[in-house]
Amino acid sequence: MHAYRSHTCNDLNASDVGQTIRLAGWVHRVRDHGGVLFIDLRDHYGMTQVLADPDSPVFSEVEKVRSEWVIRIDGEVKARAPELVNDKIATGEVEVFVRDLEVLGEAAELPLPVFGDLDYPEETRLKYRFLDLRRESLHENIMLRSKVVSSIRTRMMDIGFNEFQTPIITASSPEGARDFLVPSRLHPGKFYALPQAPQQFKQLIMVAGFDKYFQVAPCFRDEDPRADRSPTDFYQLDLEMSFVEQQDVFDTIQPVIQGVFEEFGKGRPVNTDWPQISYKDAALWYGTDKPDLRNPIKMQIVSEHFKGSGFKIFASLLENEGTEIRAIPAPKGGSRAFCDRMNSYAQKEGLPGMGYIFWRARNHAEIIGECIKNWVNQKAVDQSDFDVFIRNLEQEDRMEDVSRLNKIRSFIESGDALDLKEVLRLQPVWFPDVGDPEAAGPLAKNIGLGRAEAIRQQLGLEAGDAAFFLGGKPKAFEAVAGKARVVIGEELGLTDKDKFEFCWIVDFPMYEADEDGRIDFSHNPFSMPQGGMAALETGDPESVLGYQYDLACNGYELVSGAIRNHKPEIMFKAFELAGYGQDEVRKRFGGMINAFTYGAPPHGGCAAGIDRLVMLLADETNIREVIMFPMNQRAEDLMMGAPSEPTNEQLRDLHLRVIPQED
RNA sequence: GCGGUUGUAGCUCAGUUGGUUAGAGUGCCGGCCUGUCACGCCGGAGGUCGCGGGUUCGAGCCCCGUCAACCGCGCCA
Repeated sequence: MHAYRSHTCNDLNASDVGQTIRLAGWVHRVRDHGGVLFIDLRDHYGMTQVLADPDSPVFSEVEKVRSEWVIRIDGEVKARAPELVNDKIATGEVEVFVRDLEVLGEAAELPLPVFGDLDYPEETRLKYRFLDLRRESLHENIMLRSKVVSSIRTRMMDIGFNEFQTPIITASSPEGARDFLVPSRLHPGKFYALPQAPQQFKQLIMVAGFDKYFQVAPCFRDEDPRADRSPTDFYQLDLEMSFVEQQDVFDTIQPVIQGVFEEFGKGRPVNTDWPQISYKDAALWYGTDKPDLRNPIKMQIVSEHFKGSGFKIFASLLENEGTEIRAIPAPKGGSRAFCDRMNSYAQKEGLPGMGYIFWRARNHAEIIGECIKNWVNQKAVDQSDFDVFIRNLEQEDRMEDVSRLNKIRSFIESGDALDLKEVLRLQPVWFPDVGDPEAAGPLAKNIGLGRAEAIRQQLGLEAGDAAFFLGGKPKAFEAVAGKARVVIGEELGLTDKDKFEFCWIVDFPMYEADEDGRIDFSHNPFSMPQGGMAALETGDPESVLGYQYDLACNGYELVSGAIRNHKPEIMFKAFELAGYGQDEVRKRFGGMINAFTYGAPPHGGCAAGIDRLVMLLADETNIREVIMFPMNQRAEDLMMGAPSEPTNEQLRDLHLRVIPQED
């Protein structure tokens, strides 16, 4: 028999009853009943209940084992009585009676429990990551990741891509983030850099004629982390193709991503028609370039309704250049409490506040009741109210309600007090919600009901709905508006969490101006400008769009890519507009530009964030839940003790001296 | 670098208006228990309330400072 096991802890079932077998694994849980003792034995594959009683030759040793010890047992597979079957585990039909025990590894008292699914501090989890990884949820996330990566590789190779490895210790490629530098021992004072992405290498692979490249590639960036962004290093599905246009890249990558989400999304629906939304529209409609389309809310420009209106703040704001008023429609948000809550949310986010209008039904039941009471009190009754209601109900073809209303009217006319009592009792039941939307809230009063009604019609809202308004220069409030849209969608239950909604964001601007008016690349400087050289020569860099695109899913940026600029003369011009001379471009990107002078094919590609992709599939909101050994918020590895101080000898070899920190 | 939240037993958390000896669950240790699968019952150990200072007769609670973790901003083509 094998030294450690004949089966895994997930193998045994009724067909094995009577066999003598050998299992090894971790002691998940001990239940000691004195005369009989149960152990849930766990390994990577599953769980098996083993037991011992005083008939077992090793009973006294079994009594000594504790949680998370690693043991090997020999025993006999026994069937469980029908009422004792545990259908929560695959081996629940059987149990193993222990006849021999070997302790392979004792465990000290645990700093955190493996059993159970309680939360515990991330600091502890990271320091004892090997224990955390034993836990079911994290173990499953990591296995999911492995399967996803494997599926991605298969899918890419099936459509003709080849995986190549590119250097890790390489040259600095100053294209965005801060580099991780590696000092050179052989070249005093010089440094390698870890790649922020295999960007230039993959373009060189295209120049070398390999046509279709991909790589599950580690990328290194020395930037601060976020919940959805790992510090130091992360993985991308990096790909590049020759002789393609933007749509070709979309048509290639969509089946891969969609397929992976359908395969591993646990049945959550995946949209198959991925809309292409311009960067400009995304900013207007969603306030972000990574919109969550599960949320149906779409913002709109409503400036016209506020020009010259009685709402002075917006009216005078609109007299300034480049300002506008945008509305966030909030279906079902029509309560003052909700509106006030959202308003204070906006204030917390640093805005002066969000004006709002909410529409409530002018409740006919109330009004009819009032009519009747007036009549009873011998006051005048406005019969025209009835005529309006009856006309509305006729239009909606609610003839039963019309006859009820006519009945009420005839009661009032005949003046029978007994019948009227009955009417008073019945009319709230008959007409609980009949009414027209009526704008309410301070803002509505300021601009008047006519303008409020025009806004309601533009936004397509009804009674019970609300809308929020933000004004000023779009850049100043767009991001907060986008966040408010998310919060509103969630609070009102408009966002269906149980699906994946993908969309392409296209037509990113090549350049943007900073506060001082200096023009710089807004995204990837290697992208081909739409319109080529001619577009760069119009003298209006900020209007130039790039063949540059992102794929957003559920509010996360999953993929980013571009059709590359493979023509040296256009590249020099593109860099010139951003203020970089030819010499500097040659110095920084010489390797690649030089290659482009020896026959470069048109090419393009993209990169998909693997960690983020698995995070979405695993339904996690923190990227550390899908990374085996992640860093903490300060880019430290508490388990391995990184970063750490080098020895003097190492420093000497590298020709480095550490300057003491001043405080 | 900045802002927010949090910090009480190994772990998860409660702790009222500032008032006697700081509690619960879980885990750990000991005892009992032959059908549990979150086993049960009894007992025990375990705390400088993140740290430092202040106010007060009295501080886990109030004030100031500081440290740490997380979340966000900056940053991340």
